[in-house]
Amino acid sequence: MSPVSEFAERVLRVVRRIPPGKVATYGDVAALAGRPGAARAVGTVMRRCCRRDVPAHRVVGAGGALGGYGGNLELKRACCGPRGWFVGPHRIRGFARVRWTGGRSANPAPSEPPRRRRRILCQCSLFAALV
DNA sequence: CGACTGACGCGGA
DNA sequence: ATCCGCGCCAGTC
Repeated sequence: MSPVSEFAERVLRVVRRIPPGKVATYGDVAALAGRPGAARAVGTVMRRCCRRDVPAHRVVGAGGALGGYGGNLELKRACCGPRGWFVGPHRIRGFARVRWTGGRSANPAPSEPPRRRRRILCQCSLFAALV
């Protein structure tokens, strides 16, 4: 099963490495996955991915934009909203600060309030309580 | 194999 | 700041 291409797998692994309270852009993820410029392809992988260990909500657009999310923007905001880092009307607040570019664990994520998980409703909503 | 699609990125108007 | 178009790459038809 999982006829997942190596590229996709690499992307998933990268996204999994994004520390709580941090975000990475599609472009960065693509680069970290070894395919600079494949930001769009990353989006494709994300959309298709349904794994709970892949914090897709931490992947944002360039410059701190939220990104498409297939219209589930409010959902994404909810995922990141609670506290940790903040989401402005249409942009991640302090994007430069919470941006994660693959830094070798040199990013002390701002204390993240532990949250209980809820039932898995969909690939995205399940992160609503995880940040 | 070719064409279309899209959770993207960037420069220009 | 907003809108538009082109280029990008992998996935799907």
